[in-house]
Amino acid sequence: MPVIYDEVRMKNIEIAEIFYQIAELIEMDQPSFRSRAYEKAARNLESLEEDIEQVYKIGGLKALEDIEGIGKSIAEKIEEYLKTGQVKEYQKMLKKCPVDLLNLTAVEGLGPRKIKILYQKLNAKNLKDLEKVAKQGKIKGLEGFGEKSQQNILQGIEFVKRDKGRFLLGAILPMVRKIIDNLKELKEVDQISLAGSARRMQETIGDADILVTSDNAEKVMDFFVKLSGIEKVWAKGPTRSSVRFKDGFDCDLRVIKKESYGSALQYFTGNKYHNILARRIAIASRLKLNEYGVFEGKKRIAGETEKEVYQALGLSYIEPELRENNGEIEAALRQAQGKPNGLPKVIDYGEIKGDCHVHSNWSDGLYTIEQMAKEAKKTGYQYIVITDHTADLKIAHGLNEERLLQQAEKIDKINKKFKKFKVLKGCEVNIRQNGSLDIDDQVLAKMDLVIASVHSGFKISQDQMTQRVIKAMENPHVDAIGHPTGRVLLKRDSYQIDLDKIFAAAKQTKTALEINAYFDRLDLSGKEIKKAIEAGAKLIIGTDGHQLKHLFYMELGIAQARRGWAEKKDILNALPLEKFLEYFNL
DNA sequence: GCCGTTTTCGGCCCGACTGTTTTCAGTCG
Repeated sequence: MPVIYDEVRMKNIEIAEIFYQIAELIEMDQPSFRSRAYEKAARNLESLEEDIEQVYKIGGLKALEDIEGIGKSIAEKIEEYLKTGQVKEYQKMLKKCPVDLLNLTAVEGLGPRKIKILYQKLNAKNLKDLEKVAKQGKIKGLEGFGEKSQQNILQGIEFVKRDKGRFLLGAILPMVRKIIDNLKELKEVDQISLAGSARRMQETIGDADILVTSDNAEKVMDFFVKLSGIEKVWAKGPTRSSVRFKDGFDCDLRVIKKESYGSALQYFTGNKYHNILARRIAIASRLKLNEYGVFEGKKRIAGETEKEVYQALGLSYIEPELRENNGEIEAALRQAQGKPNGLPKVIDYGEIKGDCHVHSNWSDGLYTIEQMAKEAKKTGYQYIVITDHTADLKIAHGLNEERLLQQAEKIDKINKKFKKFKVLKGCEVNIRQNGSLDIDDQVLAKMDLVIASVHSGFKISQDQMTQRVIKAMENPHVDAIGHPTGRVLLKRDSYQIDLDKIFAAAKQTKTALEINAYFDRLDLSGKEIKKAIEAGAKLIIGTDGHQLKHLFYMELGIAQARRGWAEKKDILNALPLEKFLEYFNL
């Protein structure tokens, strides 16, 4: 999992990490439900919105115990960590088996039991030790290990060292779709679908899952493991095969029977916690849910489609992007029972009418305004907003007032060439440290849409950053805030900013917040989008496209909006041109 | 270790694959 550290909730992450490790350490000795309890507590701490330190400060031990999955014993360990910076019992366990669990468990095929044996017999404490004993041939011959295990460990170490195991959705999706197209050519493949985190359109994914129905699984698997670009076949069987591609990502293929397609798709789409909850609901109704169907005793009562699976559990259908155990099951239950507060009718992939954030070669884009506009029109949009960088962003050839006005004239000319399509005048101004903008108000007033973004001075306090952005929002010419948290996936964390205050200011100043669809930004995140909407803010989706093919990142932005439970009404550029202009008083 | 419309004890999601065994433990998703 990509741990995107959040300094405000740093203690939550630190303590969660310790609990995850305690869970592994317990498993080393004696697999038991005790370890699951720690795992669950860790998970809940990670996803807890509040800062655990604050929770404790305000409510003490009692408040800790009110958190789901945290009882007396675990609450005391949290208290101990907050007071002393360590957990004695964890230190004691670690002393007994002082290994680098984090990196060792990252090696494919190594779990707590095997790690323990490797430590006890060969004193392998970390990847370096492990690599050494594997190369010396000391692993084969250990109880439970053979030649194959030793080879796999060596290979696993290489993979761990090469990448940290996460990939950007925008980078993987095209490749997985190609794999699916390849498989479709096989006549033995009947139905086929993407599953897993890629189907949920998670921002980053660890591997790709594909699901197929076929009467000839063997043939499908034979074909799959021989696809070009495969570097390693992890496993090959009649129902599941797993491979690694040279680009470094793993792909799993599952073959199931037609009657189980829906339940398998549901199962393999996840996420894990959504599924656990779904299974609990099944159990409560005296049913059993697994990848083969929904069963009443031995009788299958659903399984062919996902819809009927959810229906059999008494739930409305839940879109894959929503399956995060983030309240969607409860909402689906209410909806199925005709109660209020059901599932949102999330925005559809075809409902965006224009791209709100596009660069041209006037600043750091690769193509002319006209080229970008033509491509956008081809994809079916009614408009785009050209939002080139402005003065302060020298590295991107930012436009000053004079050049912006020249560009506006140019856009007027270009618009005469288009029918049923409009290029709107905009810019992406920089929010300076003090909250002022790098373009004069008189010129901003002539723009159709002004996006204000933070592009420098990230390392200021949360208060300063929040005030800085709010000041920009209070400028009557600013229509939207670009990539509001500034994060770059797998590279850079968000800057410190109080989003609750930003969301409130967005509502008050009628400033839209951007869902930046660029594949390594996807900023805001799904969770943040949900909160923004709840706070009454409006959103726009922009690709931040710097070249033609970037315009297709819109799909990722829409996915992000869906993950944030956004409906069409929440997204301003789902409005047709006329209504969009009306909204911004143009 | 946690939890409670099965409520203070007994259950906690569950099946496939690998590598090692010779009936299964460990790992993964």
